[in-house]
Parts: sequence; C-alpha cells; structure tokens
Amino acid sequence: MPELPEVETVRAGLAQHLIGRNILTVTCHRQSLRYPLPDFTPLIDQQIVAVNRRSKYLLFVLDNDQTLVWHLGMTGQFHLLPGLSDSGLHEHVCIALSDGQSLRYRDARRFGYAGLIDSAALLVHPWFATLGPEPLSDDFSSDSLAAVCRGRKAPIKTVIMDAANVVGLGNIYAAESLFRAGIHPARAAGNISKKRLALLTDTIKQVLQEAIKAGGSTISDFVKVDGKPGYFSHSFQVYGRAGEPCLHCGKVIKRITQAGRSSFYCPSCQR
DNA sequence: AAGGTTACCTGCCCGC
DNA sequence: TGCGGGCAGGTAACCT
Repeated sequence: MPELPEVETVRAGLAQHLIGRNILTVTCHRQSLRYPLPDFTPLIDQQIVAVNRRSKYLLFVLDNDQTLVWHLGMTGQFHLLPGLSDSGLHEHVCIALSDGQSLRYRDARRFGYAGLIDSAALLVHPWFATLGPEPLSDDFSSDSLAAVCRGRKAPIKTVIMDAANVVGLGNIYAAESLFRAGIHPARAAGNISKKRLALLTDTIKQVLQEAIKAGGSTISDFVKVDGKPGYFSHSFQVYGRAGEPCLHCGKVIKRITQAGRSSFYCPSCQR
C-alpha cells in the first residue's frame, strides 16, 4: 500500500464510511504485529469523529479524546465488509461498526502497527515528535529542504526518504521526484544548488499530488466493499524500469542499491 | 555522529 | 513440478 498518496487515498475512502459510526466490538486474531497491539477495550462504544493522516499514519479520532493510530507498514490493508463474516487470510483485527459493517485489518508481512494515544498528547508521542513537514503543506519549502541538505554528505535520495526531513516519500516517489528534477539519487545532498533543490521541492509536490489524484480511482474501490486488490497503477518513469529506455532521452534506466533499497534513475537525465 | 547495513515477516517471481 | 535466492511500497536498531 503505503506511500503518502496511498495512505491519503485510504484515509479519504475510510472517512466517508467511518465518520459518525460507533465501534461495537474489536476482535484481535493475534497479540502483536510489528509491535504489541494496544488494549482495544477503550474503543468500545466510542464514535469515530474524524479520520486524519499525518505522514503515513492513519489517525482515527474518537470522541473520548483518544486517537487510534495505525501504520500500514508495507502490506497493511483496510477493508470494509458487510457484517461479521469469517476472517480472511492474514486478517489480524476486526472492528464491528454500528452500521452493521466491519472494518478489517489485513497485513501479510505484519510490518504494520497500531496504538491508542491521548489526542492531546499525539504530537509528543515518539512516533510523531521527530517528524518533518508534510510535503504538500507550505511548511515543506525550498528553504526547509535546503536547511536539511546543507553540509550533508548523504545521498539526496536517503535525505528525502528520511521522515525527519520531509514525510511521506517512499522508494517509488523519491525515485520519480528525483527523475523529474534531473537529480542523480546518489548525489550528496549538500552538493546540490539551492535552485535545483527548489525544483526538487516542486517536483515532490507535483508527483505526490498527481499520485493522489490517480490513486483515488483505483484504491478507493479497494476500500469500498469486497477488497479487490486495487493496486496503484501509475505509469512510472523510472521506478521498476531498469534496463528499459528512458522515456525522455532513450538511454537505459539503471538500478543501484542505496540504504538497502533499489534506486532507479536515468544516467543521462539525472546528474 | 552521520551514514550505512540489517532485521522484522510473508509472498511472488525467476532460474535451475 | 520443486526449491532456493532475491526482491518487495517502511521503520528502527544496530554497527562503524
């Protein structure tokens, strides 16, 4: 699922169905995912008043001044099903709602995690305290990006994938943003002109916005009823295209490993 | 102490 | 057909 556009699309789809609903029961099929799951009993009889997002975290705001925080990890999915049918493969949590539907959490790799946090204390919680700006807000700007790049020898790709600097970018959108900005993923962050960082700031915002727009058509279906896979189908310019021709110049797209992840780039267009 | 590597988990795809 | 290896959209705990 989950880079920012996917999480945002899931958020929007869930908000539509969950706001105003009450939670009747919560059933867990295992005690922990990446971390131990919280005690869900405080959720019982609470109303969901908002479904928000910060970084890649979904925030279910309850009317008891607590927030159910959920991270999808790599493979986490939420599905809304009519009624309380049997749990499917890798389904770990089932939340029964007052409208007769049930919200199911499924996660094959179990890298996802959840917590129940006092809403007032959300921003000081360790998951949130160190997060950088939202990329689509004015807090993320050429100035803020330049500030975190200054003096850094780390590759620009790892800098923009570090949530302390800007949240929401994963392996795909980092690669696509750098391609559009013409910046080589391995270039030292501190060695990029202010002007080029300003361009990168713009391409990050563009790419994420376009992805949210495109994601709406596919992933919202997935949230709807019976959970069709609904994978985000976007035409990537470099991600996953190693060995294929660059759509801009025709040179062969390369793949390198950075921080244990694949990076894709055009050796001619990106410097 | 910044920067790099590894681990957490299951599934899938590819080559032998 | 079966099996092993490598890889997968995230995060954080380790090393150096």
